[in-house]
Parts: sequence; structure tokens; C-alpha cells
Amino acid sequence: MRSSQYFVATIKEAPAEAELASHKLMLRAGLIRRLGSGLYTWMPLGLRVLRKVEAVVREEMNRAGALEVQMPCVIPAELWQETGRWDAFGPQMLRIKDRHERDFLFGPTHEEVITDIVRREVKSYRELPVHFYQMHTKFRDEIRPRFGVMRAREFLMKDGYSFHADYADLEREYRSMYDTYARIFTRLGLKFRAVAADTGAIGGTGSHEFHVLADSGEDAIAWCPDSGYAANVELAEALAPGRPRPAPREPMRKVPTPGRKTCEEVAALLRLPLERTVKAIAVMHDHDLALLLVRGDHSLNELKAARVPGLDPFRFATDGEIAACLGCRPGYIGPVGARVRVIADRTVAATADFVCGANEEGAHLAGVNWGRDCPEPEVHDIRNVVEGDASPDGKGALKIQRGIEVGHIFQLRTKYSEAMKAVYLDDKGATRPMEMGCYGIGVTRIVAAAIEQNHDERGIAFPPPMAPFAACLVPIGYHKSAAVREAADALYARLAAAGVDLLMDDRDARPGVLFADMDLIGVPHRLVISERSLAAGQLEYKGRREASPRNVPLDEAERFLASLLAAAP
RNA sequence: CGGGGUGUAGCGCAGCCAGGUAGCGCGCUUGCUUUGGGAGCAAGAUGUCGGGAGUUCGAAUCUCUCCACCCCGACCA
Repeated sequence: MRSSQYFVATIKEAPAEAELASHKLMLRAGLIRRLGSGLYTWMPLGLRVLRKVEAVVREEMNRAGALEVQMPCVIPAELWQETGRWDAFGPQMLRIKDRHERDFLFGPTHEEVITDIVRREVKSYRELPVHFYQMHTKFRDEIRPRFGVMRAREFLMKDGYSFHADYADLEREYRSMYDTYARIFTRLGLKFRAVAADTGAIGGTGSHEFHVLADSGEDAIAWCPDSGYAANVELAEALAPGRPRPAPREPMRKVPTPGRKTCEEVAALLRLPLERTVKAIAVMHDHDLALLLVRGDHSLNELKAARVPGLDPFRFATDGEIAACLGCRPGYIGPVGARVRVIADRTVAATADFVCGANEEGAHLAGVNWGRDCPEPEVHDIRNVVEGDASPDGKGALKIQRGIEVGHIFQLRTKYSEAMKAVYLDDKGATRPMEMGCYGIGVTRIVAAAIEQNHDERGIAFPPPMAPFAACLVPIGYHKSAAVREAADALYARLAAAGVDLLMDDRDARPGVLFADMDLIGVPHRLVISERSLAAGQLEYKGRREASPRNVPLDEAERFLASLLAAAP
């Protein structure tokens, strides 16, 4: 491809709306353009990248024995009413009506559609297992689309669904998909980690997420270098402290803390470590206020809190509700004297002589002890684990890393097959529901995640498997020097004939412009032809991540490039 | 939805507080020069100042209202 015949839509300054490096770079490199909130056009260059990711995913899915299908984006409401998700899925599902006022939805996921297909087509255990997948445009009306295609409303997803005669076979396929996903992300040249995960709205039992590691990731993952344990922080259990609660040593006393509302401020005022403070979070369940207590240096895990018996569903209490129930503003609330349900985190329950709000404006209590100063609390694991916590498997300490979720696999079991009567006859003639698994990859998100992980001050440094072009040829003085033009055209023809995925930047611009653009769009290998190098019978090579160029004899260019491209990413 | 912020040329921004009829940089067009890391000079083109209503002799600027977008929290591939 010649860039003069192509569409290089690079820009110098990123639009102000972009904050994340990958979002800025995708706009600057001309990979995408925004149409509306969470809606993006993939420009020619970006689409090349997307197609390369897609190809790797497709190849590995096919290798694993899954079969590609294409389901409709627009789905009749009846199917979703059958499983109850028409009402349960919530506002992120885009509902639409046709000319007859019939209800449809734009599919955010396709369990119902595929289950409908399979229940019609598969009647016997002899036809199982089956695994269908598609590369599909999904729409989810996200509460807050952000970071470009990282969290878009419309996005490309690989979604696969498998059906099995028994759980053992589902487990086999689940392990196969786990390995397939690991192979896909490895092939794409990404640093990733597979972690145990919550099953969320999709439902089912076992589940793993695949995260591309990046500090800008929206998820936190907890992992243990000693045991290999890895889980989303949402899920990772915070064990109770190993030692029992110390005996009280201090008397309880009220201390004035005007204007100090946060645990940090109170701890600083009293010159106490943050671990001695207790943070109270007021929540409402069924018109009843409850206090959730975590240590000042810890944070509440809302998923865990929602699993506390008798607390689901809960919401955060308003300032008015807190005032009505506890007689003061948030910032000064605490368990002592509060006539409400008190749920303490395991760590809080094992803390003595702690500091908490006095339920009085501008005052806290210090030296507070369970049992002596207020009733023993209800104890649950309701906090997020932090770096250094004991691994839930009891073997070592946890580390915390941030990640971008690019894949998620679930064991759905019979949740959908029972709701939709997807049954088969086993070898004894008995009717049984199919065991089901589902497996998703955010294809568009992978591109953003890869850039997040692979960029520098000059732009994107794509892993070779997903670079828009495998290599580029930059002739200097193409429009001025006949020698350069002839040599560049000849090399271009030879490399094209050899099937090299090459971009020749033959635009009539200064060399700096060409170099800057090739660096920005992330082409991994760069060849430069100029009168200077030509005179020595050489051309110049530089890898995108390398600091300085080296010379290569002109007549060895093909072989040289071929060996680079054959090398592992 | 709650909290914060921004809408002025294709992009990035100034002008707004102290109303007087719109500007800078990049990009774009033309010409000349330049040519190994986003060139220089010259001449140009491009704006319903987010929409609507109001105050005023006069509104980008003040008031009200609607809209869009961004950031922080609940969602998820």
C-alpha cells in the first residue's frame, strides 16, 4: 500500500475529550473518529488493526473446534421475556419497536438467541457437545461511556456459547476455552492475567476474567506470587486477622474533632495510625438504616456487602436519612449508641481501642471497644483486600495490580437451558437440560488495551500481530530524486510480490512528518531509502521500539525483513 | 441518576469578570524558498460564539431555560 493512495488521518493535537493515552492516540493516529457518546467509526487504518485481532481470535476459536455463526442484532422481546431478562437486564438494554409497535431489543449479549437455535436443532446426546460463536456488534447503553472504544456503547465482541450433555463435559470445554483465551492473548503479544471473577448479570457458577495489565485499568486484581492465586478484587476474600482481638487498654473518651470528617483527618489530629480508625457507611435496606464498618485504611466492597444476609438490595443512605436516624451528619457517625443494625468487617471486629464517630457533630470517640462500649457487631467480610493481605488460600501475601478486562468465560450450567427448555434425550431416553458455557472477548477493547500497554511519547508501538502494517518503507526525497524513487519503487514491488504487509510512505512531505506519522500509527519495522544510503548500496532499518537505526545492504533487504517478520512477536 | 466542569473556525485555545459587533496557534488553499525527525516567508478561505427566550440602543460577554460533551461514583467485553 502506498500512503499517497491511502488515508492517513493523523492529527497533532488530540481532542480535549480524550483523557486516556490509548484514547488520545487512537484519535491522533486516525484509527477511530467519534460519532456520538460511546459511538465510534473505525477508520481504514483502525479497521486493519481490528481485523487482525479478529483474525487471531477466529483462528484460535476454530482451532478449538468452535463453529462461527452470525445471529441478528435485533432480537424479538419474547425470547428475553422467556428468561425474565427483558425486565431484569435493566436500562443498559436498548429497547426498540418496529412499525407494528412490537417490542425488540438490540442484543447486548446472545444467550437467549443461541439457546433458541440449539433447542430447535439439537434433540439427542449424540449431537452434543456443540459450540457456536460469532464476531458481533453489541449495544449496551452504558451509564457512562468513556475512554473511547474502551467502554463504548456499541462495540465488537466475540461471543461463544457451548452446550453439553453433562457437567463434566462443560468443565472440559471450559478448560479448553481457558487455554484458548490464554493462547489468543499470548499470540497478540499482550501481558495479561486470568483471574477468578464474579458472574455478574450473566449468571451461572464458575467464571474467569482475562485482564490486560495496565495501570490505567478500571479493575483491580489481587494475586499471590507464591500460590498462583488470582482474583478480581471484587471477589477476593479478606480473611479474618490471624490473631484474636487484643483486650481493651484504654477508656472510651470523647474528643472534639470539629471540621474533621474523614478518617485521615481524624487520625492526623489524634496522631494515631489510620488503622486505629473505623469508617462507618450508612446504607438503607427496606426503610431500615444499617451501619457498615470498615477500617479507616480499607474500602467497602459493595458486592460483598450485598451478599450479607438480609441486606440485599441496599443503597447508600442520604444525608437526611442519616440525620433523622443518628442525629448528626455523615463524618461523625459510629456504632456507639446507634440503635441500628451494625455490620463490621472482620478486621474491624478484631480491633481494640479504636476511633469512630460519636454520632455528634464535631466529635469522635477514642478508645472504643466491642462488648464493653457497644454490643458485639455482626461480622462479615465486606471490604476490598489490599496489598499485603494474606492470600485467601493461606499461602503468602497478596499483590494488587490494575487490569483491563478483555475476556470473560462463564459456566452457565442450566440457567438458560431450564428457563428455555433446551433439553435433550440421554442414552437412557431420559429428558435432561443441557449444560451450558459462554465465552466473551471484547475485540474492540483489545485494541485500546494493547495501546494502553504499548505506547511511548512518539505514539503507538503496536505488538506486531495487530499492527496496521507489518512494516513501512520511507523514501526520503521520493519526489525530488529519481534514484530514490526508482530504488523505492523497485523494493516496494519486490516486497509486495513477496507478500509483505507493507506501507510505503510516498507522500510529498518532509522526512520529519513521515517519520512522526509512522511512529504515531505504530508500524513495528521501518525501512528508509535515501540518496545518502543508496550511494553506499544500503538502506536503513529501525524497529519501532529501538533507539537508533542500523544499515542493511540494499540487496539483502528482502531476506532481512523476512527474518524479522518470521521472528516471534 | 447524584456531584463537579466545559461548549468560540476541522483540532487546541484566548476573549466573558468591568456588554460596543471575534482573535491566536495548528491544520487547510495558492505561490516562492526549503528538504534526514512534525520547515520559512507571503497571500488567502473557513464562525448561525451549542440551541431558544429575555434584559439592553447594542449580547460571545448579563439573566433564564433547554441541549450536548467531559471528569468523579454505581455497570461491563
